[in-house]
Amino acid sequence: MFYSRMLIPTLKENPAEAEAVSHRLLLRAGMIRKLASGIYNYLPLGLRVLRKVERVVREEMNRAGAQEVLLPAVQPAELWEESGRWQIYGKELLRFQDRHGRDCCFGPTHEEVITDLVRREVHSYRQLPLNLYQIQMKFRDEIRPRFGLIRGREFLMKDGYSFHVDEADAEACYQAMYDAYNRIFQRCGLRFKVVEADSGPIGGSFSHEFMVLADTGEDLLASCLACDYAANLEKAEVVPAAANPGPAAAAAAPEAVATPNVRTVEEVAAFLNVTPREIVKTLIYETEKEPVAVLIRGDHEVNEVKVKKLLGVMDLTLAGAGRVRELTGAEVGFAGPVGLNLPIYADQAVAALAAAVTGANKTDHHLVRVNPQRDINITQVADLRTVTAQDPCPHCGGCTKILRGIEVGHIFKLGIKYSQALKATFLDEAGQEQFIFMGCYGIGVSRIMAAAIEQGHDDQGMIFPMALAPFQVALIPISLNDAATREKALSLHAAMEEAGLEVLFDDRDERPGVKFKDCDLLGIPLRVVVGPKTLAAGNAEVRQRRTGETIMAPLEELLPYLQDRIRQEMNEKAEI
RNA sequence: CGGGACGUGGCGCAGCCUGGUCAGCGCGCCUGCCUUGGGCGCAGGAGGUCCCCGGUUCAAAUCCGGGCGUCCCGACCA
Repeated sequence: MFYSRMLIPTLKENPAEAEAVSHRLLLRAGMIRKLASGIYNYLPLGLRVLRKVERVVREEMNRAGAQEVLLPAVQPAELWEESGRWQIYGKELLRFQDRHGRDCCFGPTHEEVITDLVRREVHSYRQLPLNLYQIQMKFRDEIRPRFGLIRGREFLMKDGYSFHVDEADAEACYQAMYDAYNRIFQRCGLRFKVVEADSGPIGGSFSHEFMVLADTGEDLLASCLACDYAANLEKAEVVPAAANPGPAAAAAAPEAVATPNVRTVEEVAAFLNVTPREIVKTLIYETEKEPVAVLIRGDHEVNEVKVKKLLGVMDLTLAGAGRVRELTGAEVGFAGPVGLNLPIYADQAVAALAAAVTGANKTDHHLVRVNPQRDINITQVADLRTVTAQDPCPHCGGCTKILRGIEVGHIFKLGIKYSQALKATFLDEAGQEQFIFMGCYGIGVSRIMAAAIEQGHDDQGMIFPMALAPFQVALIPISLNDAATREKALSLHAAMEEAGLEVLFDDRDERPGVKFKDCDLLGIPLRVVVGPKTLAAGNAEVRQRRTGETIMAPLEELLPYLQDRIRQEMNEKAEI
């Protein structure tokens, strides 16, 4: 491929709008351009990378026995009403009407469509199992699109759905997808971690996320240093402290003390000369059902995902100052659980306290010596806080650390949630009608492209693994005006293409420095430079983008050498 | 939707506070010469409704009001 004929509008300077490395470099390398917030054009070079990711995904999905389909991007509202999600999906679902005034949406995911397809076509256990996937643009009207391709509104996703006669078969498929995903991310050269995850609004019983480790990641995960336990922080369980003091023996009754204008945990701790772990935060939440109070120790953070799950609610928002006053009789900062007439959910660490400080439900006052078990009318004690790096691993008790990651894959066991809603059934061997068991498996294809750059770059530009690079080899002639060099370079280029190498021939009338800079920026793994001097000696220079290692290869050995390197690097895995 | 920042040739920015030769700089682009191993040099040139609408004023990129858009920090997710 001739560089001069491709649209590769590289930028010398960083675009002001890009913060994240991958976003910056994708723009600078001329791979993407923004059309609107969270919506991007893929230029030729960017599309090549995207196609490489797709290719890996396709090969592994097919190998695992899945079949590719292509479902519509635009979906009728009826299906979503049938599953109940037209109501609950919220503003993220892009809704519109066609010319007849029929409600439609742009698909953010395809459970309804695929289930509808399968319920029409599958009627017998003999037709199961079935594993179908597609690679397609999704649209989710994200609250805040961010970091270029990492959180776009329109993005390329591989979504797969499997259908089974029973749970055991669904589980086997889940495992097969788990394995396929591991292979996919390995082949993409990513350093990643598989974590236990919350299944979220897509629903289902349990799930795993595949996280690419990166400091810029939006997700936090807890990872055990000793065993292979890892979980999304939203999900990571807290093991209750071993010793539970229970009701303290004959401690004195709670007492109100004046704490004028002392609201935050830090202020209370300083004012009363206690540590944050002796303080109980009382958080008043509104839900779509009733308001509730959640009790968390002063040095801990609530985990709203856990609270939502416990309460079985979709909406959970901290009550505003006015509501807090209404419900507790005090200003924000002085709410307390003693005598509070709301359902009270206490974190297990709160229940274990013997004498705590809480708000007094009276402005400018707190209670001391509160014994939660004795003094608070607790509705339920549960694990409601977010783990910290100090918490032990729930599996082996080992030490944990908190890491950042970019979610690139998510697999769910759906059970019969959708088959039930959409009445997707089959007849079993006994002629009995049964709901189909389902699984669902997603991969953020465009996100992988960005994640690979987050992990693979230096101050000169991108560093792609061979499997994802837009080209395998860059061929740079030094003095194209020199007829002999020109001729030799052209024939070398032709020979490389003939040999099946993906080569980008920089035939531009530019100085060498410009070509080197662009070549580094684009992240092409191998660079071959030929000039009058090297050619006269019968050599070409080969440089590896990743290591900078440079060798001189005799021209007659060049092709086999390159082919060998490419073969080798295609199979390399990132070190985790 | 809360909090912060921003909007000036294709890109990065200055000018705005203190209205008036301020429409300017660097990069990129075009032409010519020169140069050819890390974004070279010289000369000439093209290109802008200063985000939009309204107001104040003799006069607005600059001050005021209202929109729109973008980015960053928090609640959503591949």
